[in-house]
Amino acid sequence: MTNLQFSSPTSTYRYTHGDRILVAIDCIVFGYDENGLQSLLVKRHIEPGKGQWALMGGLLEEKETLDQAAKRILVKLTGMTDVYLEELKVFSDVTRDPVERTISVTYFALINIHNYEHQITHEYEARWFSISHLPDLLFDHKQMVDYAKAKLKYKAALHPIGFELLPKKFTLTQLRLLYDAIFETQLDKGNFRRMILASGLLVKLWEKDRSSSKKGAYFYQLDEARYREKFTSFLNLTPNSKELIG
Amino acid sequence: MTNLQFSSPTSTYRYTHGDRILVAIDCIVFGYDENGLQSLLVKRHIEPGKGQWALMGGLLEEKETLDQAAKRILVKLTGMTDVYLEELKVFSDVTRDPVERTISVTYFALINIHNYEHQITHEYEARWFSISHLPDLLFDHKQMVDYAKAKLKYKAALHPIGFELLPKKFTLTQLRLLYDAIFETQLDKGNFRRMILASGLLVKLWEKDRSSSKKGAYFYQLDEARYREKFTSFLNLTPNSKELIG
DNA sequence: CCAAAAGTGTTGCACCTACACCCATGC
DNA sequence: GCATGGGTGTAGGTGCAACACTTTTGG
Repeated sequence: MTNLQFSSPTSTYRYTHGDRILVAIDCIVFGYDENGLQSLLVKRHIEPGKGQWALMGGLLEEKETLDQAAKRILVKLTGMTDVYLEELKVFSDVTRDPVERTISVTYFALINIHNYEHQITHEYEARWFSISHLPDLLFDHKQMVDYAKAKLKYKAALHPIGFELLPKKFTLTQLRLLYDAIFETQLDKGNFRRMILASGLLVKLWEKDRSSSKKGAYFYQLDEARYREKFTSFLNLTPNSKELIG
Repeated sequence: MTNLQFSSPTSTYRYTHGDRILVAIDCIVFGYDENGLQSLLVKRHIEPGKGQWALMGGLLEEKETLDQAAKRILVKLTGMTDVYLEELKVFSDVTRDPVERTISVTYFALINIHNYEHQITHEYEARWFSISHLPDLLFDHKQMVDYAKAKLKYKAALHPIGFELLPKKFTLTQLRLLYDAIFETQLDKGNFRRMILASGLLVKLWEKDRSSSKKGAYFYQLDEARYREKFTSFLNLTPNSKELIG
């Protein structure tokens, strides 16, 4: 720790020590479609690691909070506002960034791929990758994704965040397949249905999706009021979930 | 954001931007004794806020990770190693520290008061306060404590972290009273007993505590192997816990 | 009429709650 | 022997897993 490097007569008050440590934000963006859970990655356009796939990130600026920075970064990449966003963990290995000491505050975001597929900025060469087949990633970004996957699993078991990954209207089968993807299980049709309806979170729309069956499946949507009300409750949205990391 | 302030010819590579933002660590230390849940606070010895009660904290240094920094800070305060320590959340309001832009990574720690009461360094004027009667705190430290309380409640409902607050040997009544304190409930004696024994986490010691009853209550201790094995499992350690924030 | 997906019914088991009841012992 | 906290028993209820069953409709 150096006391000299930053002691400057131009600023009235300063802590006499405090090393230059940069604060970065990296976002693990999850999406979901027919191909399962996906993660949005961008091609890094500066050295070192230029050309490698990486999480979308940036540096924290002087006049913003971390939440604001994470939002700013996501808007830049996807153009979307109003995304589920949650702080995950800080990665602070001393050598994680070879250029200079940088800690990274990770956020995870959940979005519905189809809502935004046309908006994703091409400037950054963003692409969706199946989370089970990720390419090599920059620095410690693989660790970050792994941590985020575990956290998603954990959180989705207890809180109704899965809906963030689906379109506004969805069938119960679509919802069940999403949970199957998150938990890597095969949930029972009937039991899942009863469980999720009993939660009171869904409103039945008297409109059917006939794209996947002849009989047609009713669409449902979130009851927003109930959703907010129940968000912090324990829901046990998955059976047999006794081995989740968190 | 300034590009000039830190661009220096002495370092080979640097990101061309990156504001001076300090990274602090603040620790919410929970303890437990006959008087309930307590939090360890210190008197701040520098301006601004000199003399106010505050969380134990410090700045992140160049050659350490955040986990290492949190441990370093705790050792300085309490002399103790081997403490349960977990990253909580980053507080990053732009004006949270009036001196200069500082984000604070909070950690929460669980310790058994009696194990350490003689070790706590007097240098910092550390004192235990009941979490229900905290004094005014520095900056946003009150928010940090509140957040930590909610997290403790949440986490303790699902994972066996409560033991970190008790001595090695404890009776089931002591353990139940601890959970009563954490959850602000009154758990049923018989049911709690069966639930916790069924978890397989405890080993009965054939030794009685006669300090609180004539019959005497057997001491138990954690089965360390089982504890590690089950730490990441869902345990539902509390009944009726449907309204926890996390 | 048949395949395929949506949606319903049912049964048994495991667990949990509430509360009553014994047990050991110091005074 | 009785008060006190430790510890056990149990009946009723709830919820859930498993899996069989019915419904709808396009081809």
